[in-house]
Amino acid sequence: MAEILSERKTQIAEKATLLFKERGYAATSMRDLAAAIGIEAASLYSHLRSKEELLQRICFGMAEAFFTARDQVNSLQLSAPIKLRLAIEKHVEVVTNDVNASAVFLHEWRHLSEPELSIFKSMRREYEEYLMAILQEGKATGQFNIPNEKLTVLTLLSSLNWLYDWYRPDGSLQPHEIAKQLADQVINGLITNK
Amino acid sequence: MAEILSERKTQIAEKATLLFKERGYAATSMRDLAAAIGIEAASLYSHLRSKEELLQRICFGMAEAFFTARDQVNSLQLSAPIKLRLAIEKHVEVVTNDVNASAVFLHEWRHLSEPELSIFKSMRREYEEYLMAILQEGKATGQFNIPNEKLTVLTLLSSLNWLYDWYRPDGSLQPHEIAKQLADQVINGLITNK
DNA sequence: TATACTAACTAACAGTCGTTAGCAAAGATA
DNA sequence: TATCTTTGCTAACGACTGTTAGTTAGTATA
Repeated sequence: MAEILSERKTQIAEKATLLFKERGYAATSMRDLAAAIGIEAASLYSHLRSKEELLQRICFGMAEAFFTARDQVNSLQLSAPIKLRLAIEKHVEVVTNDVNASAVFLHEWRHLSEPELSIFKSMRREYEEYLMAILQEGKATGQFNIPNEKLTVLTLLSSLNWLYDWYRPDGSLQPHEIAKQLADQVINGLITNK
Repeated sequence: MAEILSERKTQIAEKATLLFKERGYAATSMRDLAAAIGIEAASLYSHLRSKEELLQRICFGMAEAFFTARDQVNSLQLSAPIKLRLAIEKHVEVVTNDVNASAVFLHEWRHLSEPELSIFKSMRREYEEYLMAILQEGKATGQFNIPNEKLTVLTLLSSLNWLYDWYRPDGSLQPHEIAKQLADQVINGLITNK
């Protein structure tokens, strides 16, 4: 699926991700991007077909990473609490692995046009349902105390997603430690008897 | 502080808030806004000085609302757990009271220019510190079990802020019920002995 | 009735947008 | 050596941007 990119193509993709995160997709012009790299705007089109192609790569690249994480989690036979811990761990890994792309994935997807927009939205829903299923499983077995799993899954996802905003690769907390503390915080509020 | 707005001014402000939320500030043109109201773009300037003025009103209007909530909470002598519950309650009230403005407040503030941008950022920091102080108080008295209060305050805030994304005024959950369930979920994971 | 204010209009400004055409130099391949 | 591909350039396209100037009809005030 993922093709090998030339050095220049990689550089463009990374700079675009950074600028889209910092200024937003709509407020970043192709001239801004070109200047950040040190070439002319028109020269970008030797490497890509359109501005939106850049956004598509970022959004669907992240979606793919989240799906891979999900498949890894689902390939194992685990109890709901352990599975939730692993899901959090994997999710944190994906976000911290590229905070810039995570920010764009979270906030700029609405600038996709059809049919990509609809595809993207349904992928997001699918991922939500994967987490929801873990919560429901734990609820069914009596291991989780959840009055409203929709609310729980959404607050869980917001906590996980907001990571891009404050995680620093050179900070004191490693992704694994963040995942553990996040999981503790969520699960100790969920488990019936502790 | 808040001035009385004519009917037209109110209509412009509300439509702008909605469009800024749906399309983003940068991707919403003054012609879009004018068309949504049914007048010409130039006519907007009979009611406002610039496009950014609209964004400023939304961002600082919300900031003001959050500060009012904070002052109400801080005016009472309460234990940390009860104070946190009240802070959550008040925060949820502010967000649910205007989800469109909340969305713009959260995502579009970076399009403010200086000096408003710096002022805005410091106000956000101040509000974060208000919540942080509650958590630290509860930690100091041994009522809260918090390994890392920075992480806790940021996940709390993300859960609270993401509300704008899924709260529906005509939905089944009332703001008060949402606040209670959110608080239960957070606090039952925090209290040392329950 | 004369005056001033309000809120709309048309027309236009200078600048920016994404993108394309056409061209040139360099390197790889035959 | 001749040809093809890659990657950059300059110039320009039509559309769109926020905003201003100047005007007009209607309403409120003196």
